[in-house]
Amino acid sequence: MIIEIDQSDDVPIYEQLRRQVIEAIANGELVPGDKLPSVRSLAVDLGVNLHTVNKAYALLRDDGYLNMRRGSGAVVAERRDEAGHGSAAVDGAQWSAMNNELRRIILEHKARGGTAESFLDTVRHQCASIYGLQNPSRDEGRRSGNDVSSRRSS
Amino acid sequence: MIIEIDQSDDVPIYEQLRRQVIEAIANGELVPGDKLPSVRSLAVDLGVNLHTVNKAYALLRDDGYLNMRRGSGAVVAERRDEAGHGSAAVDGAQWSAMNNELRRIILEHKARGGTAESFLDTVRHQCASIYGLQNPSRDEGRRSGNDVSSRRSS
Amino acid sequence: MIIEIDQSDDVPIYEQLRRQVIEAIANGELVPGDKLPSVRSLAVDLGVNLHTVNKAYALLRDDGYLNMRRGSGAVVAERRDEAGHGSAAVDGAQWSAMNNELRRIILEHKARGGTAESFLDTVRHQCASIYGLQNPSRDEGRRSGNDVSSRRSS
Amino acid sequence: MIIEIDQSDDVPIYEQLRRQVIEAIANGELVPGDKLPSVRSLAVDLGVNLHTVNKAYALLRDDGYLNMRRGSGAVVAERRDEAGHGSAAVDGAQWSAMNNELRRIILEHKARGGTAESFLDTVRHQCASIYGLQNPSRDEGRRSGNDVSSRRSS
DNA sequence: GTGGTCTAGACCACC
DNA sequence: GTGGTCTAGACCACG
Repeated sequence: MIIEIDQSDDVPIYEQLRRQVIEAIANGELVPGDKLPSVRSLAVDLGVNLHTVNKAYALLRDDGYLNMRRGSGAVVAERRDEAGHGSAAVDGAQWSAMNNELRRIILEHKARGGTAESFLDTVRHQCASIYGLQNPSRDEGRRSGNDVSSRRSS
Repeated sequence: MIIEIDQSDDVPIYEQLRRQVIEAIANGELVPGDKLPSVRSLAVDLGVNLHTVNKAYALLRDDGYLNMRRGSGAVVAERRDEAGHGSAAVDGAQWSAMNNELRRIILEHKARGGTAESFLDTVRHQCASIYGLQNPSRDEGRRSGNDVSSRRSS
Repeated sequence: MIIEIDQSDDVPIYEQLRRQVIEAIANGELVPGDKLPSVRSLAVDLGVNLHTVNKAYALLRDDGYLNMRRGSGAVVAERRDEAGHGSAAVDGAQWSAMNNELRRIILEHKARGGTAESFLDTVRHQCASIYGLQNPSRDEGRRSGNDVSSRRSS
Repeated sequence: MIIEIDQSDDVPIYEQLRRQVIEAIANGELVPGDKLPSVRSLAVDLGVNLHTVNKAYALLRDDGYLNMRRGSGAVVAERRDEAGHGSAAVDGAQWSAMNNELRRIILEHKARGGTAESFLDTVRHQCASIYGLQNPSRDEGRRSGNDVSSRRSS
């Protein structure tokens, strides 16, 4: 896994970090049980402050993506497929947020003269590129010691 | 047209304003040639700072939604359906931004365990609600003196 | 309103702050629309760091007690009595957390040999002391400029 | 008795352990004289650090729930129903702590708009579920060799 | 002037 | 060793 931070981007660093971890989970580069680098080591690797990484990890924990514990590090959480253990509220809030974002994007698309069909085409294309090809380069048996690399960008 | 500002929302006021103008254009409540209220009057009506309204208008102009001229106020721009008149770069940037947002949303959806089909269903539902019913209560011939009302929210 | 911080307490400062704001809201010392002191000024008054106050305010905002906006300060939020605007998930999580705490306390009470009736007596007594006497020293018409004092403790 | 540790919970492991022992005492699954598993064996069973179990046991001893003697392991203490044998200070501290927690919970409930009656209803419901049905599957005469099982949770 | 973000460096609780 | 909290001081976006 490669994490890349763009200091000049207007999206906050902690948010860039958060998104890339989510992307890695979506891609299957990170699977439940994988251990993430410690906040300190990742902060050093990325050349950012400890607190910035900490905030990203904390947000991911609040959204149910990570489990964090003082002594142990941060590990990718099991996927909570169905409800029943109290975190359904979190899912509901995330689903609602996604719908609002989606609605806004579609409205902007329509305001620019786009049709429903052209939007659906774009979505289908993106879904194909994201869901189409799984990550085959992963050893299914391995569960720890995942290689998380990093790169700094200007 | 009714503009409503939610002071408790964490999205900036200028962005709320911008989005609602775009939504009005998408819905057909605002059509090319319609005149928007002046920066001053809208700021007073909404109870927000003059600079805030100004920023929203400037962003809408930069994105090609409005034409602004000192003294003559802001006017809804003609829709630039296809390229050719120099603003292709703007459209390209907007299309790219939309695609990035879309990609991020889909990745988050997938990371939470959602399928491509469930995402497409959501998109279809949203498109139906947005594109399905046009705003029939509009006199297509009218070109000025559009009713832009406003409301403050707690 | 008087806020008092105990640096030697093992409960974090930001949590002490959070609880006292909640207490003030419960007591009616703070009503919706009241403006809280800015993070900077309160930090100076309490002799703690800016970020500590900021974290307390952010938690209160996440729980729906405060509305915060960059330019304006922190304001006590309207009470969201019924559902419908997306924050029902927050309420659900808070209700669930309260129930868990309550259950743990009752179990500990029972393990120490306490009866259900003795626990209920304690609860009734506390409710009477909290709900019994409202705060009559508040001018109902006033909506801003509330006096928030502070005190440091060893 | 089954002890289950949730590594994803944000409450410390030693505290989870402590609470579950208290719950077992409240339920009658553990009665005075029962012997708890040794620190070492329980640590191995749960897959946690030895110090963590040790801390939980020490806290339970400090609160008067357990008697510990080097070499003879931990034993559930007699219930000190009334005062008189020197540990009244401990009881007083625990009673005070419970009252503080209770007060804080009620204040938060009131700040969210809850009534005294709705809180009492919740308490009555919880008391009924905790005090209502005792654990009938226990041989009252048995005093040793209690079955304390354990389970790890993801 | 407000809150939001980032940095730098410290101490503590947990494991 | 880990994450959690606190301090001190800086810059920026928002209003």
